[in-house]
Amino acid sequence: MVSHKCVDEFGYKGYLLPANARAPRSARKRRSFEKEISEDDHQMCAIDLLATVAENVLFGNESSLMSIDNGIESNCVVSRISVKEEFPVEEEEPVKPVTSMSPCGFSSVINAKAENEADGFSNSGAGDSCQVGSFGEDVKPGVDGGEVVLDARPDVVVSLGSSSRTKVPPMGNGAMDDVNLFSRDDDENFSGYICPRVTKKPPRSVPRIGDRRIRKILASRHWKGGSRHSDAKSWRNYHLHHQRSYPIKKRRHFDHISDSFSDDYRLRTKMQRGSRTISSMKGQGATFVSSDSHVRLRIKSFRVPELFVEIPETATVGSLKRMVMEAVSSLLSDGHRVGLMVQGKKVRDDNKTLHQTGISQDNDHLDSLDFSLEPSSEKPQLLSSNPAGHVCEELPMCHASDMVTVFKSEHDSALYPSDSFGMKTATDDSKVLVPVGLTDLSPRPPCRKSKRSEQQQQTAQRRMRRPFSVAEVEALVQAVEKLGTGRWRDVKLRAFEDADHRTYVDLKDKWKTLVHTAKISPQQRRGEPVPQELLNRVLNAHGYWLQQHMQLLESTNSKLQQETLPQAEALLLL
DNA sequence: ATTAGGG
DNA sequence: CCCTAAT
Repeated sequence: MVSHKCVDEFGYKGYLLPANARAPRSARKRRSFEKEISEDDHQMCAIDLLATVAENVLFGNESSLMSIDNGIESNCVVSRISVKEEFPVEEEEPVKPVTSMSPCGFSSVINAKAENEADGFSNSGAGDSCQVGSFGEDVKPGVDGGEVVLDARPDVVVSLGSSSRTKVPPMGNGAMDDVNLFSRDDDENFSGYICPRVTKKPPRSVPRIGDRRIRKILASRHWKGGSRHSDAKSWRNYHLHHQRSYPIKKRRHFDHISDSFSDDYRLRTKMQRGSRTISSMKGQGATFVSSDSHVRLRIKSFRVPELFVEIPETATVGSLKRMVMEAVSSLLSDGHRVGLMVQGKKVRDDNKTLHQTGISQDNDHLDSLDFSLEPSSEKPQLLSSNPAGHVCEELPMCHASDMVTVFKSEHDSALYPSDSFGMKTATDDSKVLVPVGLTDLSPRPPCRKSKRSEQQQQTAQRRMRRPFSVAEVEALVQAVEKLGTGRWRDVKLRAFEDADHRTYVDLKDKWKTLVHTAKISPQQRRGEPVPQELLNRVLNAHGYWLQQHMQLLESTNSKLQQETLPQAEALLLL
């Protein structure tokens, strides 16, 4: 039964009972208030995973802008590799005048990766071409200068089945059923970089991922779950978690989602004195004057976040590899753009030449550049009320000259709750396996029936977490004060009309947690603190409306009795 | 489609 | 947040 306590504790001043106020649904068993999402402060120990975004395609086709000096096979996806960017000295077609780093540099590389994923990843039946375990070590010690570390933060957990009873099918049959891949970076940890869709996307042929129609199908409890989940639903879980963990996972068929990949990747690089070409641009006009001097950059490695792998002993090595592969390939898939910082300043103008930007072989003090991978789809924005949010711009970037700083900034960032990330050496981080080429064994539904729905299931994902701001809470409280609880649709219309990402269910849920928050001690609260004043109003309103509902219930009850009693008497008389 | 509540 | 039951 509903407790009357609150009624006694709070006054009703200022509240008006709308004529249409509804009585609470029959007294459902009311459990203790929802437990605040309690995510441990999972640590995010990044592991150095040498990523081979290799692919000839990626690193330059004919012109081969970059060369992978690790001798990586093209079909390798992950492995510590070193990529060296070199500008041909006397090649045919000097790769266009190199005017901008982003367009013809890493950016294209990374994006190209997605385009060739099919070829590069699934085509690698000869997975052995990619050696595992080479990461962590400098492949080419001799090469000094530019080193770039791609550092991805998402804390991913790969869980392959688990329970002892689960029997993992022999590898090679593609029946990877018991797989879980989820992110430990659940809930709280995404807070800083939520990126609600700002601009409406053009009509899409497929329901957007945020669509409840799709999400509905998905299980929920597994998001936070760990290895304990296994068995039959594992396949689905895998995909769920997978999607969750990697919002950037390629969604070629389903358009992008507003979710941004909150975790950025970083690139550390060092400028290297380049070789001067024999004015290959000669005669092409003054425009290219600055292009005859080349800058060499070398991507030493890509850092990938730690991958936790939990897998039953009975699972096959192949299945394990596959999982890691999936995770990594997703990371590298797409949805990112490259950011560039020169001497601490972000370079936004893609049309500037390197020289104009200060990236010059003659610039001695410019010994480092900062690259970052950022969500490319949208301008991040914290709230609808903060249209000008430029979270992206604030993404911490790594600086080649100061690893400590790098780690520190990461450490300090709310984005990275981990307290140990980055402190590990590359070698330490390398404990995670490096998958071999992706064969045709990617996890599949036990039986494919309705391709369509299944496709949707695969791409559907949990909505990103979007903590309510104080302003939003304020609006919510005000609306509830006015409208009461139980009229969430009205609340939505009244106070969150323009906040597409706030459904009335969200508001209802938020109110629920607000009430809970208000009842617990400040020490137990988490997240952005809500002003006590607001919480007081929450309790007040909650108490008031609860009381109203109670009264309404009683009145209806008495009415019922008045109607029922006579009938009962009449029945007795018969 | 909404609402209430449990997970 | 998600999901379901009940409206």
